Amino acid sequence: MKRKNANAIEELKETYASVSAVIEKRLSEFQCTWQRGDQEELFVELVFCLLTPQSKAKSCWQAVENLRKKDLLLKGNTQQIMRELKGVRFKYKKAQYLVEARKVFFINGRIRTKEIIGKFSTPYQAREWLVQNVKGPGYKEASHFLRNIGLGDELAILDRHILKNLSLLGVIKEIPSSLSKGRYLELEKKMMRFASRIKIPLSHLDLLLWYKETGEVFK
DNA sequence: CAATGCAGGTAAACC
DNA sequence: TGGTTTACCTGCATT
Repeated sequence: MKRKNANAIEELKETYASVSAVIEKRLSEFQCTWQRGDQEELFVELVFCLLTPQSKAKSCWQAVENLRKKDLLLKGNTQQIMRELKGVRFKYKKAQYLVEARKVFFINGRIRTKEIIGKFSTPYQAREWLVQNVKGPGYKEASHFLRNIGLGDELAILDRHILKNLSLLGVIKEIPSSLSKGRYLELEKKMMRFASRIKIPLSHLDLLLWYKETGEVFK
């Protein structure tokens, strides 16, 4: 390992020492979402992840809160939903994804998010199912969703900031121009091995790098 | 005030 | 068949 990377890693560990408690707290909140098992709350997290691509996370969470207040998460058409997606990019498409996603999680007229996600024996299977069966999330957002409901300890969320930092840390040679399934899984393994080597859990590393980028620990 | 940068990518079209 | 390119589309901060 090259020295300039070694320095970057030392700095990262110092930052980790100062925010690990905050990270633990946030991750335990994610765990609670799954354990409490509120069907609608789990769906809310999926909606948030459907909205986030190329958009500001804060705007997306605000949009989710607006939808919840107006009771438009489980009912309402794309036009009604779109009106609540202020500041969310590609809002028409995403409103459609939301309406489509409902159908997938309804059994006999009730949302069964927990049963559907819970029937998989590994988070990898759950992620694969999400990518194949829900229009909207790819591997990145499916991982994001599973992490946010407390099932993402073994999943990497490879967004532009994480990839940039993995490149900076020498974990990957360059930021790929596109992420096929094979490449995503390959880079996920690399991030996992790196996390193991520097003795920071994968899920902690994700939030740590986000803290480094934004100065806070959000979602 | 115009131009530019930037927000946690993905589905579909295209070779 | 699989990799790459394009469409999706907006608002706010900065220069």
